[in-house]
Amino acid sequence: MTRHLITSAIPYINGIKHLGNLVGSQLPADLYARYQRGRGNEVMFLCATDEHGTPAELAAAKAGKPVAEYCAEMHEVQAEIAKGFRLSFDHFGRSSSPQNQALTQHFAGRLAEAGLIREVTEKQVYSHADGRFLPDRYIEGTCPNCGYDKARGDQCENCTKQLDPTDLIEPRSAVSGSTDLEVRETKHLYLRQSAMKDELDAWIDSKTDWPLLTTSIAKKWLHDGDGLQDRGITRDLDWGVPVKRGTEDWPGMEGKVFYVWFDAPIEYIAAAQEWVDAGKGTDWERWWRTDKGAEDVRYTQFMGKDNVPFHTLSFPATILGSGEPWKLVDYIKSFNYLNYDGGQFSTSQGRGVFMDQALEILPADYWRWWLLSHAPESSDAEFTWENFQASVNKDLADVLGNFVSRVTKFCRSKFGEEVPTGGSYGPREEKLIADIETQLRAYEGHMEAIEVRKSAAALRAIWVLGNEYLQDAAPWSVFKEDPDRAAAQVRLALNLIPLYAVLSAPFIPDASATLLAAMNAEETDWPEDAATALSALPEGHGFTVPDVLFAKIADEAREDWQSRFSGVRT
RNA sequence: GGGCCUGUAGCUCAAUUGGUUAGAGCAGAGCGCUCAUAACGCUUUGGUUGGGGGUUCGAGUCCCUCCGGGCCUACCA
Repeated sequence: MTRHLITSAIPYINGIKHLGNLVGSQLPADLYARYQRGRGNEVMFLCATDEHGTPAELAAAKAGKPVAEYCAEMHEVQAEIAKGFRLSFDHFGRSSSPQNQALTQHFAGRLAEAGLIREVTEKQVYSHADGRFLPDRYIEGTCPNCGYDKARGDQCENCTKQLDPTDLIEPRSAVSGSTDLEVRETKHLYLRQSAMKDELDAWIDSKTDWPLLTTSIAKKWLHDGDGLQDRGITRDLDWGVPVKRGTEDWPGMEGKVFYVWFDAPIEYIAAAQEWVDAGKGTDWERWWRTDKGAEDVRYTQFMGKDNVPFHTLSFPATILGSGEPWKLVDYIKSFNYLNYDGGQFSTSQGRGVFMDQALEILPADYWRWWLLSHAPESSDAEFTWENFQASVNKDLADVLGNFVSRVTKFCRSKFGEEVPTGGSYGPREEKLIADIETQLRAYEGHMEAIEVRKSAAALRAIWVLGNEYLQDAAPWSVFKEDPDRAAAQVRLALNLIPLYAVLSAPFIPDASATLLAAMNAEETDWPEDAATALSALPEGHGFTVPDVLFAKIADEAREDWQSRFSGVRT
């Protein structure tokens, strides 16, 4: 039995995430976690909210709440929505937890001892009216290059020129609009990633089976220009992990916090501690410390492509630089973006379908199936309502749902609500069993490789086998001449249902549970082989005809949603 | 500007990494079935693989060039 540590990129606390965020990390991570659990492997699936940083402070201020209170509330909101999508986290933590605070400070202390931290004095823009330092992009002004009057301090969105805040003409705070700004000197800590460049480079080189998207982004950062640059890991903010060197104060760093991208990945580890402290387990180190049982753990991370540099470089630099035996990631699965009807999903602009809205419209399984079967693996993908309606109706309602209906209802009308007795299998039945066996192995292969789209296609192909068999066997005709033979055919077809339920559970867990309950299935383990699995329901076994598994999406409903979600969320 | 990814049937995607005649699903057409959520099955029409040039016995795959789409570019996270 393999032990699988699985983490999803932690969603930022600032608001409810859209479907693009979901499909880029949490949902495929959940698919993989459910699959590995299904295979009987031990799984630790962790996620959390990423709570620090300037946007959280500003969102809280806008909501008129203290930032800690805002984050606590939003964490609960996100946790509830995650449950709604059946995201099966073993723990859904918070990067603001005391565990993460201590662990982040610990790592900083270890890195300092290893000589991998240096202090840098730099100039930052301070806003008197806001009472805070402003990140470059929170400063607006007129672009010196093109004259655009809403250029940001990091880049002009109009002419795309890279800028420094001091380049701006008539700079003002993007938060308050105040022009009472001042350039001040401030001291920050930098992680000396450049000193670890060769080590990281060799490590990335060794990962020949990683997605091209993952390694090409890592390579770009390693070799672009002067190579991997040191990264500032502290900020002049109030909300965050206070800068400390282990448990000691850090002279000169008073009032500063660690940069969110330093503490956020560390939360992956802290979440396991939170898991223990929440009473869900007793030993987190066997997942994270290679000297305490984690050397045989396989660690897989899921994320959108924007997160790749931090997971391939900064976080490994933190882990390796500590000199301690922490578990390093084995496989990084990264995703492209999901677009919405011709444009981008956008949290800040409120464009697209958000997780809470999606669940108000349809059950989680509909979304899970469409999103996973269209996961943006090789390139950006696009959500359209037409495609969503067509895919869901065809795959879930027609191919799977209708199969269950036709089998159970036919059985009920001819044999009653129990698995019919008598008859025996012939060549046609043996062929079906062999075909299922072949397709099952293909499905497993794609799931092991985390080929999400291919896995969905393979699963669908297994569903189709049931319809092909029924059409070919035609028990409704056979019944008239040879009821025993029809009984055997129906018995086999009925046995496909619990098998489908088990195999489909990673994609559509609710429908899977419904099917198992309707069939009174006791055997819910992953099938060892098709023949055994397809004899799980014995002759005379009672079942009930389930309600329509997936109602179809009508054209009127689709048109209604199409117009309802055409604007921006207010 | 630089780097990376991408362009294959009307639509969404494959193609064992250079190897027979480029394959699936959806949509379309025809036939069959009547158990079923007007569902299912079979057959079938669609492609000069964005354009052009090159390497090779052989190119969707490698090289050059042009065109389109996207992402990243280190202080948003």
